[in-house]
Amino acid sequence: MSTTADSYSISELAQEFGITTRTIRFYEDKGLLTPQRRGQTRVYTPEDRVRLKLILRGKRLGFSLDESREIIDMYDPAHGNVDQLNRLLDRIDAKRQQLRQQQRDIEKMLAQLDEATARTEVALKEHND
Amino acid sequence: MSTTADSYSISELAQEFGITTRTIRFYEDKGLLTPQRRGQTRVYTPEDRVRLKLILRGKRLGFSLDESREIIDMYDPAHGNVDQLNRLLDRIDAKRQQLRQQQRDIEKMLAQLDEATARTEVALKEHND
DNA sequence: GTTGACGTTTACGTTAACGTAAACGTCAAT
DNA sequence: ATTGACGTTTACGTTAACGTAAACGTCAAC
Repeated sequence: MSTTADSYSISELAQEFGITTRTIRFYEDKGLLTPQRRGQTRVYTPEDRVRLKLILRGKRLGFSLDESREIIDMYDPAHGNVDQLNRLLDRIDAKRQQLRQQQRDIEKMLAQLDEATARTEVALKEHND
Repeated sequence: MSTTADSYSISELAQEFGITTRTIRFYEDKGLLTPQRRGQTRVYTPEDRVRLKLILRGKRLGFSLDESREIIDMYDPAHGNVDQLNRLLDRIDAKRQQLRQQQRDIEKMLAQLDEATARTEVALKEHND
């Protein structure tokens, strides 16, 4: 008895991730998802679900759908000649650099927020006079 | 002899940050920057430059201009009554949560990229047969 | 005196990522 | 047999964040 469902409806996914079915269909339109069909109805596999998860993760990081697609494609079976594989390695590295930059940006912003909190708390204390 | 300029032209800032003057004027239109004028020409102070820096940092993290504005406003002199200050603390905390989520997302993506690199290198080795 | 580099305003155009609505099919429940 | 929950397609609308172009002013340089 496994706890992993092996298929999902569009509304199940929509609810789980807090998005609309319109959004999911839109992602399909853009080629980010390719669910199967039971008749006319879309049926999503666990792999589809993972891809959706990756897309939304990208979104939270401010990635465009094209960027998310690129990242997802990086993960799947490496296809192509030596030249293409090397270019892939370069693109992966570029993304790594970008993510590291984001890490630095977050650190600075968090520090900034700490200062903001401190200032605000001071202002609050001054209200007690 | 200080190395800190005390004013910048619009094209200086544009070049330094790799954006267009159109973008800078757009930010002003949206109320994110309020440079002074020498006649009709915009003159930017170091503070303006910092604000611009913060905006672009936000951009790299996928923040909208409104979100960046909010963050910037969090930093400046706390104005308002106790109620407003408390709501400010809440908003600061919410941003902190969001940034922490982004940190987690980045960690996972970096791990994913490491896997991708490994897979690709394997595929490259297999080309040497 | 005109060319070039820089600045300005005004305004229409563009792209991404959906929202929203219409019009319809399907199937279980009342 | 109709209501309701779910699914579908098609298509027009919307917002953010600029790009692009036109039309103009200013000032130093040739």
